[in-house]
Amino acid sequence: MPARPASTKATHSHPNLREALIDAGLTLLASEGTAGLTLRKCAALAGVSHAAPAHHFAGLPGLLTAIATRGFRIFAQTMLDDAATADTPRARLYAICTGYYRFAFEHPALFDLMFRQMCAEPVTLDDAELMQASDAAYGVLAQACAPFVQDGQAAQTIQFQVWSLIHGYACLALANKYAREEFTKNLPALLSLLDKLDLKA
Amino acid sequence: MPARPASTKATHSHPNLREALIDAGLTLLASEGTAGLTLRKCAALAGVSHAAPAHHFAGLPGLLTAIATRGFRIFAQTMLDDAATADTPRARLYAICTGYYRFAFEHPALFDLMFRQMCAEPVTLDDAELMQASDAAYGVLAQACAPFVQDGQAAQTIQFQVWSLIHGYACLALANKYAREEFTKNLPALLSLLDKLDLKA
DNA sequence: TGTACATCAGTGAACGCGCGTTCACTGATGTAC
DNA sequence: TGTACATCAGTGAACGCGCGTTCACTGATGTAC
Repeated sequence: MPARPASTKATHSHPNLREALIDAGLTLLASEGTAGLTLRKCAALAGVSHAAPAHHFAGLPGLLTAIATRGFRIFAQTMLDDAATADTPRARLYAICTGYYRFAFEHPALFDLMFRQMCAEPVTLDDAELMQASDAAYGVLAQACAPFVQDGQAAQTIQFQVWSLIHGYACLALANKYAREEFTKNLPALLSLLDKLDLKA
Repeated sequence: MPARPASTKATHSHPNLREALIDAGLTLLASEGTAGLTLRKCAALAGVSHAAPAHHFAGLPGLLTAIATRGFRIFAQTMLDDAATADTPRARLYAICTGYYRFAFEHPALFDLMFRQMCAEPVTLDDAELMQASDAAYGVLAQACAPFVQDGQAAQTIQFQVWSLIHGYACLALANKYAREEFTKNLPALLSLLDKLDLKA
């Protein structure tokens, strides 16, 4: 029994406008970059009036926060996907880093939004959902580092070494937009530094 | 013979307005962040009308390019300053990285501007002066890496490993603005990864 | 030494733009009876 | 099964804002004669 006959004229209420606005935001980020992401454009792309988003988000920061949250979930999944077939701790660490880079490469503006609460902070930093999604993504990386933590060594040290290495490479690749292919090609050379990490005995 | 008596009423022309506008831009970046940097505010801070910058820069991108260029010069000098007293190749490499981090920490919004030609590109990428200043800064880092390049190994590999490591750490520190002190404290732990690089025989 | 003139950096008023936000409204939906 | 009503997501017009840019202007400077 179809709950809503297809012939019925479009309902006034939008089905799940909140998610549709986030989708629109992701599309805008991909097509126009960070500067092209505004409440009005998201509303237009979702097919609603420009005042509609106010009913779902606390202004632009609220929308950006929701988009960043979604971004971190995609990010974690991208790393997990690449690591799915890895059968050794070292292969897994490589795969996680490859996924990290791949995400940045495939979603440059989203990556930028997620990590540039830097100076300007358009995103609500203490949002619970955002923190949870961000922590989960970090957990994926941390877990891949675990087998390389030596007895008596702080786990955070290796996590930050690996994280900084791949994050920096991704940032530099995005900053040099005309040399990105070169960066992609040289990713294995970069990661060869990880060969110097010893597996825990 | 003083060319311009001090008692003379202020001249119509501003002495070196171009540099004054760049100075104003640096001040604005430091006080208000990237979003606070506009032509109008720079002009106001330099004490001229908001239409004045048009005589010195090709619009906002031109001003941003000039500011980024100045930024890369300060950046290179910061690294050189920290490395001045290093007396071994390894100490020098550490010092260059420390200077790299220190610059990012002391000029977060400027660092952001310099490296985020990323997705949005407010800066003129092919400006000759900018390229020269940027290349010079990279040269400082590359030179510090040189003693660690093994025979038959591409110099670029180690350069990118070191560059990515410290750049990523700096970016992450800036992105987590409420944990920056923690990042600063843990910088030596991060750099301990460089101990695994062997000096060229 | 003086006069006329060209140059050009800086002025200030005005323009159009897209932005986020506000607000009275409308109309579809769900619920109480 | 019907009717009345409350709710509330989305509307669309209007607002003020700061932005970059344009443009006729002004007035100090330097130069030609």
